[in-house]
Amino acid sequence: VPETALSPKVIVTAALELLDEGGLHRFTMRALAQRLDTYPATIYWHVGNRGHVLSAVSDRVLDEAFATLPDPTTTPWDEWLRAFARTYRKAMQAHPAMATWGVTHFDAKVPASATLDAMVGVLTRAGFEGERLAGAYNAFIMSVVGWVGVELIADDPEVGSAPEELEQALHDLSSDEFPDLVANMPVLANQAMAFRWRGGITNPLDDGFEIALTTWIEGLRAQLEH
Amino acid sequence: VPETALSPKVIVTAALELLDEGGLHRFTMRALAQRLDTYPATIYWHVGNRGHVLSAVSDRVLDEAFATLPDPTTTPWDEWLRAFARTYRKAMQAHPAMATWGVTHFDAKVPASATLDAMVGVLTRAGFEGERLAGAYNAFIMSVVGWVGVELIADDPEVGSAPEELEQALHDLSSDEFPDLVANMPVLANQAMAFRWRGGITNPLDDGFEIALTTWIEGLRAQLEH
DNA sequence: ACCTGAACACCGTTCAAGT
DNA sequence: ACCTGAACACCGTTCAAGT
Repeated sequence: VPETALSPKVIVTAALELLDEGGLHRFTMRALAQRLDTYPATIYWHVGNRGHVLSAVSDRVLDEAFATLPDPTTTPWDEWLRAFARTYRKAMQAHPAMATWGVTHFDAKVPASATLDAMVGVLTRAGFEGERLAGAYNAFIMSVVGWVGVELIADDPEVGSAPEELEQALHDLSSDEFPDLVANMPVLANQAMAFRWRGGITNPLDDGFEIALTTWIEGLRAQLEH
Repeated sequence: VPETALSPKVIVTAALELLDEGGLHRFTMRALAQRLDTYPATIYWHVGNRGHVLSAVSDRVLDEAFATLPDPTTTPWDEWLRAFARTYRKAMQAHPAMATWGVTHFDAKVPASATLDAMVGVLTRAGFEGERLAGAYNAFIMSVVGWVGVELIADDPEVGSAPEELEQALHDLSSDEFPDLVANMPVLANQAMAFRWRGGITNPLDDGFEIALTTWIEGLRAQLEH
């Protein structure tokens, strides 16, 4: 029995706990209500629908994570972008359900975020202007959000083959048909997209992320000097 | 009344039509059964569960799309990668539901794909080896799949604000609080992640995609000469 | 203003039974 | 082998009614 009235704040907190425990898949309004010792309708009264709750959780997680970002006006642009990307990934690793929510719903909200203002400022100071600025912004942030979203794909036993099966199938690949895959399988197995049998939650691609990050930064740098 | 027995093939065809018309959200086993003039249980008998159907649809779409790719052994690596990315995006634009399915379930299946073998081969010939090869592969394909997935986020009226509301909110942004956002709003509005009020299905980011593509390619090239 | 309890209109999936 | 019809165990969401 709750002592005080429910609030969006405590709802978001409970929702985040539920998401961390069971993932997006097990996050239901009924389970959330039960955890808060109320009824689904009560949650609807406070925060609208399921999408609004998830959106609010996402805001909370990102706001907290980005609070630690360095000063965008005094940090070199490449360093600031690296900090942004590592911070985003770390937050998503802590709350993987939010990674797939982000990659699937990040738009469509009022986004007066100081962090995005900072990113635009950083890119401006790096030398991007006008449409090339928008392009660089999208190239970077959509790559980061997308890459991390793919890395943290949830292990879904309902889809595809069992881990052992997939491992075996990779091992049995014909080197006539797939010569380059077979030649490089030691380094691809369980480490490369479409060849992993465990998702990034339990099998993080740390080295891969740093290579991707360098790819994005150096790719932007190359477009600075025209 | 169907004249011949049902087959996975006709199920996948009907599923793709259903997905193109209503998106992932309206793709239900019941609706699929109805379209095929049978019962849900019949579909289960032929192809397992909902995830398997979606996975099979994804395979079909990708196989058909990638059939047009140029010869990986005679095409310069950067050109082949560009062709791959543009082909993937075009296929996902034709079937947007598959973009968010891909970004959310691309792993976890037996992936003996000739196209991925080709990509590994192309990157090898470009000069990548061992772990740097796996890193470059992941950097590129996860960026492409992720970026396109974010671009093609479905317009979901259940989440966030209405388009007009969002547009108004962006217009009313305080230039004290968000100076760089306000200064660049003409070029960001409806064109940049988190500032769009229409998703990439009806509002494609064509220029942005080309900039992102150059970013990935040049970023990889920069890591070739060490 | 805030919460209760029940209901509505769906889902994915399974299963006994038919042919 | 393939299909039918019904059922099970859920969903998100709404609504009249309470306090």
